[in-house]
Amino acid sequence: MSDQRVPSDVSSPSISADENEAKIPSKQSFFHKDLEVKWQVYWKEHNVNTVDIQGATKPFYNLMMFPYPSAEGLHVGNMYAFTGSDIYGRFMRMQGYDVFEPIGLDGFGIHSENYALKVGRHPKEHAAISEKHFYEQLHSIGACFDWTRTVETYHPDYYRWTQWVFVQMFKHGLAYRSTAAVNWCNSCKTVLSDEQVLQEEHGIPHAVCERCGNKVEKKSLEQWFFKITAYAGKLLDNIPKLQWSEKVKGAQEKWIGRSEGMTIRFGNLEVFTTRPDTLNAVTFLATSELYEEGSTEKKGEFSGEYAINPLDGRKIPIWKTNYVAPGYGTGIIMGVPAHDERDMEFATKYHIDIIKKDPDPTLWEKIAREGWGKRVTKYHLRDWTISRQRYWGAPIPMIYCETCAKSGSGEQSSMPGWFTVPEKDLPVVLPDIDDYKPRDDGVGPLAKHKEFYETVCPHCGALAKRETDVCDTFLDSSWYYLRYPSVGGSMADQLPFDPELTKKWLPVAMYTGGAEHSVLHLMYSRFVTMALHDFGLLPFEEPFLTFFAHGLVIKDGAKMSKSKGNVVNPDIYIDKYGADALRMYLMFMGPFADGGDFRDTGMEGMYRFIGRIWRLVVSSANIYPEDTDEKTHRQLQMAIARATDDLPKRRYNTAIAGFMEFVNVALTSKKPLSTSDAKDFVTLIAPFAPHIAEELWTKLTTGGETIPEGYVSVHHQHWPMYDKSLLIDSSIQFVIQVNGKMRETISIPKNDGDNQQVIEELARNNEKVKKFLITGPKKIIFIAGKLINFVV
RNA sequence: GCUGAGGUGGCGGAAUGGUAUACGCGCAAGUCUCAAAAACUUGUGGAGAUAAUACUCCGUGAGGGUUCGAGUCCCUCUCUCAGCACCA
Repeated sequence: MSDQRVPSDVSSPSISADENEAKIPSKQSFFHKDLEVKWQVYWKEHNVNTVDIQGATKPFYNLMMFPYPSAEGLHVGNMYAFTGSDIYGRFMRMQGYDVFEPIGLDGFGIHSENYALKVGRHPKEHAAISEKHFYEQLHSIGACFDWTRTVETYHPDYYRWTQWVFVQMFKHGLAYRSTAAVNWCNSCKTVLSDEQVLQEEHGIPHAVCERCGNKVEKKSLEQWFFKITAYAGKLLDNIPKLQWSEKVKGAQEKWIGRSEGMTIRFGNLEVFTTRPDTLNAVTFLATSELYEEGSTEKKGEFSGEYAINPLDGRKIPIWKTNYVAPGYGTGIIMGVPAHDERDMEFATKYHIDIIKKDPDPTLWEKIAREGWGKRVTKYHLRDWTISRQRYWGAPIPMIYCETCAKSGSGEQSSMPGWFTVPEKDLPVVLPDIDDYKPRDDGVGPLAKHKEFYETVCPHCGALAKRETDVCDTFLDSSWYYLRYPSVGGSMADQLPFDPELTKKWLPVAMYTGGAEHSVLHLMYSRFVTMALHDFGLLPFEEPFLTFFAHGLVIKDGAKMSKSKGNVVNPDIYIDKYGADALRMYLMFMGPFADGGDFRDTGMEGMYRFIGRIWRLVVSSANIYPEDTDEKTHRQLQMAIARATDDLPKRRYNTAIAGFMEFVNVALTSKKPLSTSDAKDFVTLIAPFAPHIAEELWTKLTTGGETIPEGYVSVHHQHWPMYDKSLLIDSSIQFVIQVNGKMRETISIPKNDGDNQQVIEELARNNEKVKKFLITGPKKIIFIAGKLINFVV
């Protein structure tokens, strides 16, 4: 490829097939694998993607949700997400920002453990294998990750600080123990949080485990909880300040679920209602004694007792029902058939009175004044169950001392006997054990290991017992973004996050991830950040200023699933077509926010396009740098303008379409690209196709086969500027409409675009238009530079 | 049921209220070749009509409306996808 000649006609292949085949071991005129290996090694060795974490002047923290290794490797959906995030980071870097784009693995927790159990490996062994494979894959897509600062949640130097977070929560009264009816998955043999229980099947509520799909039962167990409900109001009130999509914000609002209402006493029973204004139409009270989850039919029985309506002294029958949810409000409601469909359905079925009276808004005030009830704010949000009766997680760093419990002493007065593990003793290391499989007796595997749980009380020195449950994975991932900037720093061993670096880099400027985490990870992270802020440990309340939810990749119109056998393994495509082609194709499928449909034929098309880019630029390298083609140059300006506009909005698909239009025009031109145009174009595609862009950049800037000392990567170039004046052609296609219908376009000089007289004259005399203007126009609409519309 | 996003060629998808279907895939014909593949070139919404790539009409889920002009704005309906659901 070193002795390039000027092709007499660029539109025909510039390299003959024979020459091509003799030199290149692939059907493409370059070998993508060689390029990828070459540049990935170069970038790593020359720290091209490592940011100066201390000295950066324009920090930009670009983060993609880290993956959890719950399978053999990453699937194409992960690649999609990482590529979309990476293009944004690269674009911001080319805008002059110091972009920090870290990566890690959320390898602790049920997801990974279940997979390890399934394939019959010890979770720890599986973690080592998956770490290697996942990181290889993450390298292979050529993202600009800073590989000097990774986080793996299962390494003691990370989970030490996860435990530290737990300790802070306890010290500030936000962690407590409670016996509660919790969600229990009998297949995973553990407790699940409300957020990890899915409601499945059309219309029929059916509680199933998020991970294994097994039916979830209610079980009474003593658990550790985080008091996230203490932050319900703040979590809700901050939502309008977030630059997140309405969809995700709406999901959180709904999940927190604030309702303003009143509790009203009917004798010794108390109800909760959001409609105290309908107190005048109450005809029965309904309790939750017969509650059945998932029942579609309303059932109940009369208790034989009555209550008195404080408003009018009427006797109100009390019914036991199956449709009132316990655990929300007071578990008792006032039945108002006239104003509530469900109450109406129930009242009709059991022939209960129906009083039709208009709601009376003054009742809010009256009820409070008379002392019948009081205003309350309720939230749907429940406290976060942290305990997991499993092996593969961070041990909860708590110690229970029987001696102290008896004497009533404890770190928190409300919880005698309980003490946090002293910070100097962290981490509580997860021991290597063989009987790591989950048990069905409500305790975790660690509860069978004396050598683990036997310890001494930090308070009185007596023999004490460690907590043997481990933390929910979502605790691991609720603070990881705080850790990245500090990894490998001088304070990494002393603090979870360096205050100076935290101030410099956080909150995260751009967070990208799946919308499925709307109420899970994103809510927990906000809560933990808020709590740490209130403990005086963070200068901000919200962890992610901007969150962008990417779409889902489907395959040939159907959701990818193992049972259908249509899961796309990205490795095969990277091997066959190259990382650049895969990146470009994934981004071309549709808007990044919407996801796309993966098709092999589309992949082929992108592979061809990469080849066209190569031919175009290589045939132009270092020849006639002054030579250019007006039309091509103009098309390039349009492509730059479009991409500059599309990238911040993540409309990568249309940006790529612009590149294609440019290449199409450039390849039909008789002249090669000028060197400066070629450089602009290569810079433009660099965020999308980093390897080939770098290779082409060396050809354009050094001309040689070796990379010279002091070489500046294409990825450190500034995003190209464009000439606005060239976006408009010297002539414009002016549209002539009759009654709003397009009848003709005429080409006129740009300068005449706003001259109505000239255009009207041309239009009236146009043969095609004339015949529609037999009756003179009643009205003429003229839009300068665009169109003229005759209304007849 | 509630909330949110949608419905555009054979397919994925483009269109600040102003030329609907950019770009890509697929398909067809052609160039090259002994041949094939690859690559390249041209064509490609539907119906009608024609010697003609002249021309006419219809077309963005359905029906109304606003407007000189609607895929885009408003109303009614319908279907799809995602999330949430006896939360009183």
